[in-house]
Amino acid sequence: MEHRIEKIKKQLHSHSYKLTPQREATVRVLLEREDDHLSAEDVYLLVKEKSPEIGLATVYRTLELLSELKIVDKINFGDGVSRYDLRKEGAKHFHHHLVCIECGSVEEIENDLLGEVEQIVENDWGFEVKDHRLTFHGICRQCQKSAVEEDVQKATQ
Amino acid sequence: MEHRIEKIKKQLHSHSYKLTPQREATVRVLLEREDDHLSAEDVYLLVKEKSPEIGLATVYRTLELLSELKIVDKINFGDGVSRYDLRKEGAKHFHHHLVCIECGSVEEIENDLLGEVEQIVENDWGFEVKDHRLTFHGICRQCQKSAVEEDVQKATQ
DNA sequence: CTAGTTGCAAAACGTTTGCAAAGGA
DNA sequence: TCCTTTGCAAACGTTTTGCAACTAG
Repeated sequence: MEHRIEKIKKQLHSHSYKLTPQREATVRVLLEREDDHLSAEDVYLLVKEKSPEIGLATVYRTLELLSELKIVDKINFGDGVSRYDLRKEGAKHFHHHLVCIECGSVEEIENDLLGEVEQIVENDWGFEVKDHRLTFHGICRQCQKSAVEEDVQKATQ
Repeated sequence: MEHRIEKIKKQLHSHSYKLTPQREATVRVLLEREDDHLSAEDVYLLVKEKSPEIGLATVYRTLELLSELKIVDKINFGDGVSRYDLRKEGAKHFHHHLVCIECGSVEEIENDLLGEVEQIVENDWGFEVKDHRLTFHGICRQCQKSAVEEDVQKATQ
């Protein structure tokens, strides 16, 4: 935790940005909720719990900054809000997401599924791949189970 | 062209929607600019050229409707606007995009690159895949060439 | 000290909605 | 006829910006 804050501090300094208390508080929230996909508003509310003086604009500016420095990834699942996701240490590529169209849950996949596919794109289309976004839309394990249970219930009524 | 309009007319009718002149004009723009990735505003301005009375809200409502009927795909490259893309005939899966981070151009890929990857997701994560979005960010062929030319120019100065 | 940063409020942006009028089936 | 659809303008929710005050390095 602390060493990741230190590292981010250095990254900021190397671009002559400062690690202000507001920025640190924001980063801490992102670290604590690393597995979630928080919107700016979500982050704002969580930061506000511990640092009530912070403004929403500052959170937006901090997230934008972290995004530029590639410390966080800004993602968009098409629901009208941007979400922010701390990059895992040493992750050279963006991870993938499984978005459930029933319950809206988002699961992360870390595996590099696209190595081969990227090669095809580079070779066949002459496109120099720098990053990718892959999202699957479908039905999560939990909702599949619920659907089966509902069917059983219906059948035994 | 005409037969695709007819087909869309039937799809609308089968859900008891009408093919109004405004909707037809919108669809015609999408057909004419099939390879582009137009925003609602883009579509609006293009439709307005031939049907100046149309309102922006109508374009939004039409695009939303076509999206529900899966006649168009609504996509989001993370720049704050939704883009709308006519589905190719018989395309069962969403196509992929190559977005150039230099010039902003968007190229489409039709190949089904993800069959194997989808199998992995279904088997290893128990996630029932319904659709996917795959976007590569990188440098297009044209911009790679430009970069090389600039280097040559610099070297021979 | 001073360039970078903040909070606030207002503005901007893309998108949606309420409503009365218009128009297709 | 009836019910869908339209254009307009106002409302909406998210994000950005201008500015004077403040502060980390």
